[in-house]
Amino acid sequence: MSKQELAVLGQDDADGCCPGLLTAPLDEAQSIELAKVFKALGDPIRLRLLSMIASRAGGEVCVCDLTPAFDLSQPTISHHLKLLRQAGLIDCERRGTWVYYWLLPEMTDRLAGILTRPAGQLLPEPAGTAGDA
Amino acid sequence: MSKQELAVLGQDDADGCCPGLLTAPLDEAQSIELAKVFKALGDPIRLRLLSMIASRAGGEVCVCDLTPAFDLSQPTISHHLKLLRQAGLIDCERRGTWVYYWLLPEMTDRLAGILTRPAGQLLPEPAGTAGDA
DNA sequence: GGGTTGTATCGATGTTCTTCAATGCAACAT
DNA sequence: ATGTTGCATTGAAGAACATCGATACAACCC
Repeated sequence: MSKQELAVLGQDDADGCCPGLLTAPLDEAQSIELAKVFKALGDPIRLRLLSMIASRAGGEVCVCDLTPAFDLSQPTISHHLKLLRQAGLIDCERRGTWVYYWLLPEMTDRLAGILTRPAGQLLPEPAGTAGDA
Repeated sequence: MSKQELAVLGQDDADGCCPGLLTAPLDEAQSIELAKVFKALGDPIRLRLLSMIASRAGGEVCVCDLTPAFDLSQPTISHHLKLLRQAGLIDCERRGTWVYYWLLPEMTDRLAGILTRPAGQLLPEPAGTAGDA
């Protein structure tokens, strides 16, 4: 119950590090892999689970602390945790009776990099758009 | 700001700027708003559309350049563009016969910030996890 | 005006997702 | 061994989504 199939986005570094979403058109295979991760983040319950796990001081959270924080059944929480794990965002380990989850910061770092545009690449913003006013 | 209904995530700055996903548990309302944006990114077609728009030199793309790049019907592409626009990721304007889309970097910047953990906050990584090996 | 082209909207359809109750499995307690 | 507790898996029901063809609307051309 540990290392998942998170081969996701592994080839980015081979290209020279972080081709990014904003600098060049994504090819089809990359977009499929990346969409899986964003889809995992595209649910309010999973976002709250992830933030509860990531912001935990000790770096890990017992499922027994997560489940009662929601108005959902235990199998539903377990299902959402599984999706986050399959996306490579978290991992878990059983220790005795309890199972502990923790963040895999590699993935969130990679997403942050993908969403960050290179300095100096400011868009011309054709029409009356979002400057800052 | 612009002309959309992107009240999304607007209250973050009021709290002091970017509480982040990784530093404190997200409250329910924030998670719902944020999930809408990530859900918009959770589809390969929309990711490719966004990257084609964002990486365009002039800063904007004509729909007539986007549609033929996919093996999908024109209404389907139009639908995906609408979802990206409703998420606050892009905006558009009609100029004569054609419609042009461009990136709203405020939203991608905000997502990048949300996924970036404060420097120095390194997790203990309790067990033998997915380092690389 | 009438015809043509570019894009958005509408309805319908098949697929995927969220959720639950029921059940299974692992570890502990007695 | 037997019962109990914590968590995962299974199977099913309803909601949400992606996609299409048909159609509507906007702007241009003649």
